[in-house]
Amino acid sequence: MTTCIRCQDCISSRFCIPSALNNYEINQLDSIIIRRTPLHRGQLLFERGDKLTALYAIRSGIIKSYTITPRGKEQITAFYSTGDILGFDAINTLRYPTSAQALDTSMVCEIPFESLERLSSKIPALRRQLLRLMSRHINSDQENLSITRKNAKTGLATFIYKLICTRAQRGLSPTSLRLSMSHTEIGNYLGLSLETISRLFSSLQESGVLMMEGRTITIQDSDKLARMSHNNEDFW
Amino acid sequence: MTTCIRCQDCISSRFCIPSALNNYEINQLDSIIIRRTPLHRGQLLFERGDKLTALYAIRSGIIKSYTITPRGKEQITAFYSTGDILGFDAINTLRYPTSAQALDTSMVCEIPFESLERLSSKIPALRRQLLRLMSRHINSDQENLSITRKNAKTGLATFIYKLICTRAQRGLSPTSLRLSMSHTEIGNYLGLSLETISRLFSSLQESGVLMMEGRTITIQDSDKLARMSHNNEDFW
DNA sequence: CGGAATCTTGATTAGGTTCAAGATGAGTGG
DNA sequence: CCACTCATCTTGAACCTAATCAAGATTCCG
Repeated sequence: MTTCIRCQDCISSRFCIPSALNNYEINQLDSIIIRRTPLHRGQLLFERGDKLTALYAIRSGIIKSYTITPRGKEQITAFYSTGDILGFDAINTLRYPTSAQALDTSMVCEIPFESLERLSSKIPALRRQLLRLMSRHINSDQENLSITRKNAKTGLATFIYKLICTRAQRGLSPTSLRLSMSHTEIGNYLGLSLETISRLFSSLQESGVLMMEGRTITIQDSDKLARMSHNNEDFW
Repeated sequence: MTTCIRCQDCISSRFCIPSALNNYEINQLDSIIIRRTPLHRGQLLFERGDKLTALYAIRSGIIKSYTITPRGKEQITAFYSTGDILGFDAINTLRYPTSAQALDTSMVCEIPFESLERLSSKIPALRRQLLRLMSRHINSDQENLSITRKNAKTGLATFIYKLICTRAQRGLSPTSLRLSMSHTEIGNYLGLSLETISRLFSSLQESGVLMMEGRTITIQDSDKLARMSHNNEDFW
């Protein structure tokens, strides 16, 4: 049963904590991890304000993390997928500062934080790896920040391009992709309105960069997409 | 000579790494730290692409970190001040992803990364503290992200309010503040043009929130400033 | 098949950028 | 100490991008 897969057999282990550990160490890590039953679309992994009990490694699926503004509006801070770790942002205050919700059926490994700390005191490579993964998290937050400073077109292009690149790294198709998030959610994340997202997708289709069928995207000109995401020029 | 101040005697130690350590542990930390001569306005602490050799703790002054876009434009990612640690974002790739430049005369403690890792293998509290500080860094990156999604007025109000709050925590005046950064730099950081920053400051003065004399700001109605930074309402 | 959610497209509006020109301020050398 | 210069800041006017408002179309799902 895939719910009980071990780190050794997990395809995403090479993007996850085990990537820096030897077999013996992976076994030890494996023994503290709790395999959860799949999360279904809409289910919460944790809520803002909950006490930090565990970090969560995503095996498959996609999770959004978000806060609610004083005005009651949802504010999406990140989309996490295979190999990503949730919960680093909770270590400071020992409470999760954001809520986490599955956008699709998702398999998640629960890594009890105390056990992890205990284990990391015995395994130098694990200590180093935790720092590395948190640093990577900071890197990607900074990249996200720079997306919001671009214009709308470039922002969406970057968003799609990064999704595609991540998938390619994971050995998935670099040309085809089913979005798990709505236009509302993409817009919320990028700081744009859902109408703008819709218009931009139309525009991307017209310019032959991609095709859409419902939420399924097929990339037709990934070079152009890459250039659009790196530049602010008028490619459209 | 203040250049050689020890952690024990450093006023900012309670916001810095030592805050979680006992005296014996602080001594050990102290022994690996290199006190540098002051950085002067405009001097670089490190440049994007340099190998990670050390983390840097800011004792006083202010440092901006930034990248250069493919278009050759500076992109400011953060302003660091007393108690902040620079370099966490370099642990992932072992190279600094941003450059760091002093905006004012700044005192900085250099913490060689290898020594720090070695020391942290012996001191559990130090391990925990490093995770905590990196987590705090992630928290503040996420707050910054949410600033950019606000409107310009709220964004600048939040920027000033946070500067003031940080100063208050450090025991400095909560009503008076000399900005070390230009309008161009503030605008760059907030994703706004320098003209907009200038207009917003004028507007803040007219509405009696603060007064400006050159780059020196005096807060006149900090409640209003706080409300403006938390809300999107029309307070102006 | 029906109802709700999501997406598309158009028209209008608003917030912030850009361009432009003058004012203020800080630093430098006589 | 003053005059000169360069950088920074201020303010106005025109423009532009993306938000908002509105109304249909499509898709999803029970």
